[in-house]
Amino acid sequence: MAESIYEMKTNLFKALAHPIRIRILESLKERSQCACTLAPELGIEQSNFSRHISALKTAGLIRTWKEGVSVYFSISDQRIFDLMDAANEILKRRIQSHHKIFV
Amino acid sequence: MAESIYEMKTNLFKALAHPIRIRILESLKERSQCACTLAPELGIEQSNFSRHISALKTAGLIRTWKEGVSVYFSISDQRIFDLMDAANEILKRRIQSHHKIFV
DNA sequence: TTATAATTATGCAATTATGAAATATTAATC
DNA sequence: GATTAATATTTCATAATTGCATAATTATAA
Repeated sequence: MAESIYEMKTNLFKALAHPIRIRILESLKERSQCACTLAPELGIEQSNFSRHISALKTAGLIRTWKEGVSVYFSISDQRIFDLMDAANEILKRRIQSHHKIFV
Repeated sequence: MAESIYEMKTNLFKALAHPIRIRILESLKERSQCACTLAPELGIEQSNFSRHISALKTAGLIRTWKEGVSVYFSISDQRIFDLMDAANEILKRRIQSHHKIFV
């Protein structure tokens, strides 16, 4: 334990540093979702999906609960999108200054 | 090339996902610095420092230039601290809710 | 100009971390 | 107990980090 603030930040950024995990978070931004709808949307292996979910959970970014056989996910702190928005803004400017189109 | 927006975000977060690199960025927040002052402050191998610098440069987060034998660094886009601040806020709340002290 | 000192970058090897696929296990419902 | 949904584990491949030695660059001394 006894994690430094630098290590905490590092772990937060590590949790965000994967395209699948970013897509999961963005997908959960609007509404909570079940693995049954979220996993197919991403088009990846189940085991792979499960690993990324557990990484996000470990990082404290999502909450999970069960409803029957299904597991649902939701964002645990909406402030993560302040961070995402800041990232978007940085990249948007960067792309604009290279005269590309921001999708 | 043809990097997706997800990959761009991933690369940005990867660049931030290391305690040394976070410390470098925070140290450069206030003022540009020379390797001669920044490296000793971190207490790591010179080659290791050089590699983290080059990672930050590749990620477009810092600019470097030479003055004599010394290399200087500065933040290339101050908006990176909007992102850092968002991370700080998230962690601060998290720590507070665990009744710990935020240093 | 050449030598040398100071500073930063790079090549290489060892170690550790991360990611993906396949398989096994757990939990809930029928 | 059988079925279905999700998670955990194992294995393998690849990427990231680090230290040491060395190369490259620039400034200054001789």
